[in-house]
Amino acid sequence: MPNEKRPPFAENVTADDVAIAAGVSRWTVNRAFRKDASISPKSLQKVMVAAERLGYLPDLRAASLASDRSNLVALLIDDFANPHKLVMMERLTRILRREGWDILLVNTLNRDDAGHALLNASQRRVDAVILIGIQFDDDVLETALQARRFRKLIVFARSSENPNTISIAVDDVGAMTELARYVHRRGYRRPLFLAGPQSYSAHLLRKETFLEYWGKHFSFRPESVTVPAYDPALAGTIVMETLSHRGPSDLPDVIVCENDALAMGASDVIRHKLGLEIPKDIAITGFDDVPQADNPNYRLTTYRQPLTEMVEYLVKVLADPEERDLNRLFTGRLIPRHSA
Amino acid sequence: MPNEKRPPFAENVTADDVAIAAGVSRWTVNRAFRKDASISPKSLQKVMVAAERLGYLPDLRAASLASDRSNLVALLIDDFANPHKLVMMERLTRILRREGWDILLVNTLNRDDAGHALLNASQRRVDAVILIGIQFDDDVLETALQARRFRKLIVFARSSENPNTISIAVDDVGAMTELARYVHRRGYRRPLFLAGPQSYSAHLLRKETFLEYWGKHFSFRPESVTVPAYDPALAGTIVMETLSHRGPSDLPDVIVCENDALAMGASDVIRHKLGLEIPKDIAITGFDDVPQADNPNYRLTTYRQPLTEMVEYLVKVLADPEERDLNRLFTGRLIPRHSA
DNA sequence: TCTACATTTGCTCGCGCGAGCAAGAAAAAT
DNA sequence: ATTTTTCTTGCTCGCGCGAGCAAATGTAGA
Repeated sequence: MPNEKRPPFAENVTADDVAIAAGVSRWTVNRAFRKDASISPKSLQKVMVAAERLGYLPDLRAASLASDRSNLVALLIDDFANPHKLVMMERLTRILRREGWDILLVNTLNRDDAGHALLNASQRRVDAVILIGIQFDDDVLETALQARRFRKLIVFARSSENPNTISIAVDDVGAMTELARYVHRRGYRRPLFLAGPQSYSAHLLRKETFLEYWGKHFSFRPESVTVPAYDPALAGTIVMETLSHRGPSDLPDVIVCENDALAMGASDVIRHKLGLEIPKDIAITGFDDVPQADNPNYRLTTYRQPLTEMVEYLVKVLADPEERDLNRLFTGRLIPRHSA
Repeated sequence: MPNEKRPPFAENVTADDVAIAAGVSRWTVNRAFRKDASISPKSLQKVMVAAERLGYLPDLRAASLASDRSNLVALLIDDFANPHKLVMMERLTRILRREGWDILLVNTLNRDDAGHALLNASQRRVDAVILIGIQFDDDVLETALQARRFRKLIVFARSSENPNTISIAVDDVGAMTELARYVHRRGYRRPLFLAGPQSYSAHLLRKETFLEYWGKHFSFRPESVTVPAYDPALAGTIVMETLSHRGPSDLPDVIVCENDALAMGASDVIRHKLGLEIPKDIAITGFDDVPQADNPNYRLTTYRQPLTEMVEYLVKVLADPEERDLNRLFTGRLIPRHSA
């Protein structure tokens, strides 16, 4: 072998180059980089030394093309105003990467765009699509499933009744029942439910659970208000519109919110615009336990989803070759803080 | 042509299938999906009709492999505690997608992991890598550039003096000078600078600019404190440690923060733990203008980076074939609010 | 109508790797 | 030592597409 001195990390080093340098065949080189392949320790060593020296790394596009597994998942997200998304992304990216999955991030602009986003992802032949968002109603899921170029469609952090999707979510009924019971026991009697956009039926789960609980125990259905986006500022505006013209006796004594984003928006206007005190004048509960919920401005009583556990389950789902029912609901934990 | 009735969106429809259905060659089919290719309107029409019927979409892995352009960029992010990241991601994902770029999202866990993350991305043969984070010091950039399997290394929202990277950032010196002048003119005289982790020299720019401005006008160098992460809670802790044992006359009259995340953390402890009023007792300024800066709890005087403009420039950089100096600094806008 | 030129189409070859098989080497059993 | 079994290696072929050229088709001018 001549004492060739090529620069380290030259452009476009291919398995053939490494094969020549290591004195083995091209296939042995590729095998060295696959953990399932059978290769002798000696060849592995030789290949790795040569690869290191030449700066070789397998081309995952080619590997994917040849094997029809991309180790890529698409992450479709549509709601960047909700701080909870940042938490979910952090958890997902960290754990999926640890397990060898790469993530294609797609910002789904709006409901009509969801289909395009899906097709977009399918052109990269992703192995799975993870949906985190609010605009993925049944129609969207249906078109998504028709363009089946990916094996799995996972709806994360939302329950879905579509039989062809895998839903990994918190048990909304259980969670909201726990919250309702908490609010009940703390002595609140005039609740207002603040709901998010109700684009499909699963979104109604928290609201319905709460209203039914209350109906059962007090034989009246509490008032509820809908915010057309999970946007704190917008939630504030809506709450303001709803409450600003009421006398003190007409005000709710607790606002139960579908999530923390809404709760924080409500909290802001209650304190700063209506000049009321939380929880003395009006109490507030949220859902998700975003980092800001613990902030001294909010001290939000909320419900924490077991995100890590859910993502750990997600990676199992991704690895699962079988076609069976993989839906799963998780139980989280009520986090009592100052706001209620 | 037989009246074959295959199900729409069958699995693995390839260009050959469409070619047969449309009565053209395989290459004409692929050409129909490339906007630069020359193809007659008639064939285009035929191909598109057949493709639509069969549910065909080109395989971007194969296209990438054959053309050596992936239309993929890797987005390396390391700091999910800062809400500004969410804003940047929203802007980047939206605009890049509009321009036909897909995004590989990589969570860079820590400084040592940055190299791995880079190699990870390079295995997908991304066309460019965008770095948004704090842990990308010169060493990391250097190793990144050695493993040059991507054409461009873009440091976004941070200036970088590395000659081989493209830096798209706000003009920190100009911005901080404007902020310093504002603080100066508003009559504050005992500033404290709250800095983030100083992993490499560009991070010192805002701090140094402020301290020098003050030194020039008042011939003393203001006090400064360092927070080891851009984490609001941690910033609060550090501010608390620094100020809690001081008498009123020893307190700063303004805290100038390197960014909003730090400013919000500082604001929280000043109001809720020290029981002081903002801006009466202590004023605060931030940097970035995150959505929460406008929140009634903060009303933060801050500096808004022209993010959209910066991302629009980024897409131009991505499309630019030339090898020339593409670094650019942008000028933002001071947003005066209540906090200072 | 014929030539000159532009546009469109088809084709060969290769991008870098993996599946799966056959040949070869090594280990275990007889 | 010989046979059997197991492990390792090399190989053919194909994944789906694009570069770039050659052939075919179309268009304009004389």
